[in-house]
Amino acid sequence: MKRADSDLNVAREATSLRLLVEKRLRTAIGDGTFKPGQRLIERELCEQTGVGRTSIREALRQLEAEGLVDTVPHRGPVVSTITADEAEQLYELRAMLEGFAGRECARKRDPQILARLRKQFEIMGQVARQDDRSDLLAAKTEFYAAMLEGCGNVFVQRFLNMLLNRVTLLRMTSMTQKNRIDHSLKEIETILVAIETGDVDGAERACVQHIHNAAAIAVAALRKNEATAANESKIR
Amino acid sequence: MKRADSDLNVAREATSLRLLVEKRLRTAIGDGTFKPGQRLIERELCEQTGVGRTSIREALRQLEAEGLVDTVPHRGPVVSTITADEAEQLYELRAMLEGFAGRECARKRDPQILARLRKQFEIMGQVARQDDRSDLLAAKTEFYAAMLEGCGNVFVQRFLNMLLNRVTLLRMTSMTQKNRIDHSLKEIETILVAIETGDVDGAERACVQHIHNAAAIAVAALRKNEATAANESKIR
DNA sequence: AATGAGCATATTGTCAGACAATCTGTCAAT
DNA sequence: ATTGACAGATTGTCTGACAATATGCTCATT
Repeated sequence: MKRADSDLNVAREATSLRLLVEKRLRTAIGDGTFKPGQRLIERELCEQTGVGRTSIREALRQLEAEGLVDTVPHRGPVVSTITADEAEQLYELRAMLEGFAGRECARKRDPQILARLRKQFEIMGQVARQDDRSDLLAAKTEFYAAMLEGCGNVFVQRFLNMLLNRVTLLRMTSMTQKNRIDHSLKEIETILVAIETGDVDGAERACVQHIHNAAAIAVAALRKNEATAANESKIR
Repeated sequence: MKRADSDLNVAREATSLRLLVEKRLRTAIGDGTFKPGQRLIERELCEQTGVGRTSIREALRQLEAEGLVDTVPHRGPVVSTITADEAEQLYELRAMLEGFAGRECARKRDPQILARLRKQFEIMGQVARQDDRSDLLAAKTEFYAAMLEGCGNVFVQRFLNMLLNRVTLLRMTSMTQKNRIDHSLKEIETILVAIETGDVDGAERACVQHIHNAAAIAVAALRKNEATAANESKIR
């Protein structure tokens, strides 16, 4: 990631069909159009998107590498599922990486980043009471994005993005609980303040704590699901 | 990762052409057959491997997702290069992840893992004096692999593998320096002992330290390279 | 000599069609 | 209920084709 002195970057709008397909599929998986465990059949995707198998398949390879789909040989790709154990591991890693990001943001205190963080935080406060939580989610996403950029480590950035993509597979969780929103906002405020005041340890701790809390809820919900699913399969 | 009670697993030898190609390309990049910055031309790859464009392209997409190649639109893939800054970031993340792996190994102390670690360490001691360093490298790789498995977090495992793949792009470094080998062995011993004695903090610290040392050398070498390269381009 | 226009070539991006290999479910036979 | 065979569905892979784009070269112009 090089940066020209004066920012007249023409960021190479790398637009190719397969990238569009990739993005399209990613969001389709993210927003639940394709549910975890669902098979993705090439021919159907071709029809739905109107592009050839080549592009579809290449896009799928990319998603596969990111762990968003699992490809079973001679059976094709299915949207990844995630077990409670894996989710626990995912959050564990995410806590570590996001802790790092928070720490680095607090250390660098890049004014641009600080401004973005605060702006998104304020938006969150404004839209928290809405029934429709999509605005809140968007603001939160933006908040994280700013923090990622602020950490200045492209690898952390990339990996965290991959993790976040997979977290969206567990959408039902964290935010569904009503008063969790208030808690969540408080935690985010703690993060923000720590970053703004340059409290590196505090920022890291706050991030880790925030993820841990989210993880606890998500994992518990997953475990419950798995338990009932196991029972049902017993009955059958 | 499910495990049958008695191990008669037929671990689905998922062998498809594109996976073979993928592996082949990965090692070709790793062992320097394809040098950083080199273009990879589809048709040439087809001829060299004897497979069709389809499989080649899909394999390339996978490598692209792993960051081993950069694909420039309408120009095709080139073997990734890495700047000194990026290398620094890479090592920073690697230190964090490997520190975590070390800590977890020390906490769990799975006998199987411990045995593997020690075995590889002893092999290292035996082959350290050879001129040909490939045996040493192999043992080291195995040591890391064992540590990764031991950490019990599939995501950490996966990400670290990706990072390690990219580190091999910087092969010239760390090990080239003669007495660095001795230092390195000592550091690894420190790691091993800490893990064996269950000293979680010590294990983490030792891992981080080990990577930091390797990083220092690698990054310095890279910076030097970049400086001379910059000069040469000035002359020209 | 340096600049710029325009053309030729190389290579990727994408498609369609084809066929073998493999998986899955069904149905008959035991 | 278990087994075995068959048929249909889907992937894995190849081939050939063509448009879109990037790069390098030639040549005229200044």
